[in-house]
Amino acid sequence: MSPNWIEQFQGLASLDASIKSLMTQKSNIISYAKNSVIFGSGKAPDHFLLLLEGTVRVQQLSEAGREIVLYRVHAGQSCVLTTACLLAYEDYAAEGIAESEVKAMALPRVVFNQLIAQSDEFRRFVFSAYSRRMTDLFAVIEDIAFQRMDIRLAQKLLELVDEDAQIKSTHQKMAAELGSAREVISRLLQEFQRRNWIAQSRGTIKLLNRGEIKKLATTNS
Amino acid sequence: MSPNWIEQFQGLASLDASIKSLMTQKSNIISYAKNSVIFGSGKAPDHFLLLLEGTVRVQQLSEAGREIVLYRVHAGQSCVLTTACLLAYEDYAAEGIAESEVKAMALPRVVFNQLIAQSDEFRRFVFSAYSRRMTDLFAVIEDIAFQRMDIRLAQKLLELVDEDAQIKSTHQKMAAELGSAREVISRLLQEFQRRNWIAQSRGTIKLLNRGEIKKLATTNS
DNA sequence: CGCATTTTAGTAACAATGTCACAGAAGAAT
DNA sequence: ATTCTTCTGTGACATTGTTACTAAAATGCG
Repeated sequence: MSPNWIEQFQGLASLDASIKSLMTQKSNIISYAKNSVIFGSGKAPDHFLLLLEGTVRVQQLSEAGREIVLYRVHAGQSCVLTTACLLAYEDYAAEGIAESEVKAMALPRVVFNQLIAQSDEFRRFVFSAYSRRMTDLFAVIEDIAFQRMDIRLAQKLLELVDEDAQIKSTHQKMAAELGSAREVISRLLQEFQRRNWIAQSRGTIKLLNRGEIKKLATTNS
Repeated sequence: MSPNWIEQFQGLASLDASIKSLMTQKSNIISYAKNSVIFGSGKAPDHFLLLLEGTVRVQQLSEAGREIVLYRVHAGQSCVLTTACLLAYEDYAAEGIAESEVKAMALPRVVFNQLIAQSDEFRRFVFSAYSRRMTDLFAVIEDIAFQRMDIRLAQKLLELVDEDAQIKSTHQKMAAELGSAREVISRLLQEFQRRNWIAQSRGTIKLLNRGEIKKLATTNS
């Protein structure tokens, strides 16, 4: 890894050169295969993770086997839940899954502590990351509690759509994104299809009228 | 305040004497009147708060004016959201309300930073507090998304009941606790009443059969 | 005190979402 | 081609949320 990977991270770029070199020297790259579990269900890495490539999906599992996606960690962001595991020795109901091949810089706990102690800047970076995730969780709570499902689904479609205007996902997975039931999602997607907003085929949803979907997604918010 | 207020806080008791004296000297007591807003809607205190007496209710407001209670900060705990405001300069959709007369030790930002830098112990205390709240939020999300309302209501009744087996709250406030609607709560409470689990009068709910309520509250969990 | 006002609770009809129990269709595997 | 698995569609029904009211209980005031 080139030593200037740090520059990718907003909030770390302005660190002292000495701090930067400490980070670069004491860290190493970890790779995770697609769909591998990065933390959760007992296992937690003992490093502070800074994501270089790929995406980590953080999701909650209920005992009944239902799921809901909490947020995603993208390249250039840190994974605060691993930090939490690292420092607080708590275990979580949440788990982190590599959504694609993931590469991350891993800082050993000792180095992490050293940085926190030495650098005001690094400290701010870490706390900001925490705050950001808290905010994400607040948004999730507000959505689940108060937002209509058709609006949430429209938002999710826009969030997950790829460059070909498609979403490669089953109804079941979309339901897990929103913490809903498959039948509910099928019903709503069928209504969207009836309005010619989308076209469906097994495992993929194609957006035909992004304008109308966006209009629904932004009603009352 | 006697200088050994620190001992109230699990996780701070084992700090070095020098650190403790720093804390005691540089902090001062802040009081909040019942129902005053401690943070939220633009205002944030510029101090790290350690609660000595009283309870702070942290809740989320939606634009539509609906509410949901996220968690409560009790005496002996710290208020991490103010920390977050302090360090990350983000503003939140959440707000903290003094549920009773509240007394707290307030550490100025500079001292907070100093402590984080100097003390491994203090650092762990702060990160633990963050983790704890994250866990609380996960629990809230799981409840809202997957749990039946009658079960959640039963749990809430047991959580809020006082030493006289009563809850002093209106249906509206109970609905806000659970992020539901007043009518829904009225309906459920009426059913509980029909089963002789509770007695109701304007503004108070009395628990008559805690056993059955607990049985419901612990179904499938 | 009696009367108006405000707050709290009850009700019914309906809409939205979740659950259950299936059936059928599309791919995958053999 | 046939079986098997996964994905989607469907209808009936239960739960929760919404709307639009009414009624009852506390509060305040002349």
